[in-house]
Amino acid sequence: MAQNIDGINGGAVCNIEGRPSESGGLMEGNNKALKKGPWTTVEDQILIDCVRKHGEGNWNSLRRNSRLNRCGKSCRLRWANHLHPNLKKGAFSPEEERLILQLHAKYGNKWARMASQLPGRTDNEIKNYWNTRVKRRQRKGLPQYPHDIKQSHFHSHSQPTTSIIPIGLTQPATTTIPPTVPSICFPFHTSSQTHLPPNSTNPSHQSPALSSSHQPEFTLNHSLPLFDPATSSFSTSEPAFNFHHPTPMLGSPLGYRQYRDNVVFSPPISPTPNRSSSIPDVVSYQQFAASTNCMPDMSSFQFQPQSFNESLVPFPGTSTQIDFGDSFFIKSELPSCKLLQIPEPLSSQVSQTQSWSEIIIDGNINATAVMATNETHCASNGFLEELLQEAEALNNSLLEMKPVQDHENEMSMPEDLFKLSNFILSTEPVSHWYSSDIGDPSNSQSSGVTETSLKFDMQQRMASVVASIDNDRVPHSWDNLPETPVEVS
DNA sequence: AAAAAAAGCAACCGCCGGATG
DNA sequence: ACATCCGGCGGTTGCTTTTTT
Repeated sequence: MAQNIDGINGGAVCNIEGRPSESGGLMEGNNKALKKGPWTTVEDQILIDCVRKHGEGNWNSLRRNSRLNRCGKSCRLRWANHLHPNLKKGAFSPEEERLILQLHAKYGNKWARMASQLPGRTDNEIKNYWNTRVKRRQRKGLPQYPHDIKQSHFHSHSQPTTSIIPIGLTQPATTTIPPTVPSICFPFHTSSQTHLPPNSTNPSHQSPALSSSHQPEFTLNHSLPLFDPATSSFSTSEPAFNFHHPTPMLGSPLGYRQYRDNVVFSPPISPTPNRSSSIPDVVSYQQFAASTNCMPDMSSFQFQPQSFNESLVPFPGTSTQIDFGDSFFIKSELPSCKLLQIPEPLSSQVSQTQSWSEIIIDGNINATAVMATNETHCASNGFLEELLQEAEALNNSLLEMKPVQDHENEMSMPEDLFKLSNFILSTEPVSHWYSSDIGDPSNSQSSGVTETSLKFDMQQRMASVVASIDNDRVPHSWDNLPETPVEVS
C-alpha cells in the first residue's frame, strides 16, 4: 500500500505493547514513547538490517539495540508479515483459496495452523482473506463452504475434530481420495512397496513448506479402519486427520525456544562406552543388513537422528499421537510421518534377541511397516520376507487394538513424544542438518542461517518423529532421557 | 464524475503460555 | 512458587484502494 511512504507518517506512539506496567515503565533506558502506525521504508530497512545481523527473535532487545522506535511485537509482526524473504506476495491462487476453505472447514479460525499449510502465506493474510470472504458471502446469503467441503470443526473457536486411526491392514483395496476431500488415510503397503529407508535415492532436501506438494492425490493401496469416537466403532470411510501441533511457517512450535540456539551435541541415552543401550540407527541398521547380508549387532549402532531420511520428512505442522503399551494409534492428519518402535527390550542386554519395527508413512501417503530382528543368525537372504511377515503381523495385531480416546489435551504433544523429540534434537548437532546449506553451524546466526530456517527444519524433524517405548520392558523410561539441552546463546 | 459501498490490507490489542530469574 | 519477560495467536480496528451505483 502506498501509504506513508518514506517516513513521513503521522504514526501515533505507544508504550511498550500497550502494557505500561510491564518492563517497569516506558522504554527501559530509551525513554521515548514507541511509534505506532504504518511502517516506513526506512524503518523496514533498519529492521531488515537488524535481522540480518542478529537473526530473528529477541525482538525487544532488537528494538532496544537499534534505532527502531517500535515495540518488539511490532517488529516481529512487520518481519513475519511483510519482510520475511520467504513470503509469497500477491493474491491467493485458486489452489490456495481452495486449500484455505478446506483448512478452515477442518480447523476453524486457526490462522496460524492454516498458514503452516500454505507456504509463504501468513496467518494475517489468511485471516484477512477469510474475513473478507465471510462478509461477502454473508451478504450474498451464500454458505461459507462449497457443497463438497464439509465442515469438521465444531465452531470457529473449537478444537478440530479428531479421529483416532489405528494402523493396520484391512482387505486390500485401492481407493483414491480426491484432493478436495480434506481428509486423508494412511494405507499400508505390504510387499513391493516396502520402504527400506533409502539413502542414495533421497531427494535433495527441500523445505516442505516451500514445496507445493502439500496436497497430493492420495492413492491408497489399503484402506485403514478408522475409529469413530462417536460410534465407538471402526470405519473405513471419511478418514480425518488433525494437525495437533501447528508449526507456523514463520513461527516456532511450542517449546521450541529451548532448542533454538542449541548447537550442543548431547549424548544419547546411557552413553556408555560400548553404546550398548543406545537406540540403533534404523537406517544404518537396515543398510548394514542389506549390504552385508547379515544382521549387525545392535550395539554397533548409535542412534543418529539425521538418519531420518529426507524423503520422509513430513510437511510442517504435522504431529502424531501414539498410545503405547500393547497398542498404538496414529491420531493425525499429517500426510507424512514416521513411526519408530524402539527396539524391545531397549536395554543393555543387547546380546539377547531384540526386535524393532519401523513404520514409515511417506509424503505420498504410502506406509510401510518394517520389522526386523537382530538375531545374529537370521538368514540374510530371507531378510525382506521376514520383515514383511513381521510387518504383517504387526498390522494384524494393530487391528485388534482398542483405540484410546484423547480427550482434552488434543492440542498438546504428548509428554512422552515431546521428550523424545527433545532427546532427538539434543542428540543431533545442527551441523548435520545444515552442513550442506551453511557450512559451519557454529556460526549459523551470522552465516545466513536465520533462526526461522533453523526452526523450520527443527519443526519438520520434530513432527517427523514419533516413537514409542514400552515402558514395561524398557528400563530407559522417558524420565531418563536427557533433560532439555542447555540453551547456548 | 461523485458518492457510497465493498474489498483489501496493515497494524494494534489483549490474552495466553512458555521461559527465566 | 511467584513475578516478569517474551513472543505467538486470534480478534479487531481503521485506513486506503477499488468497485459499484
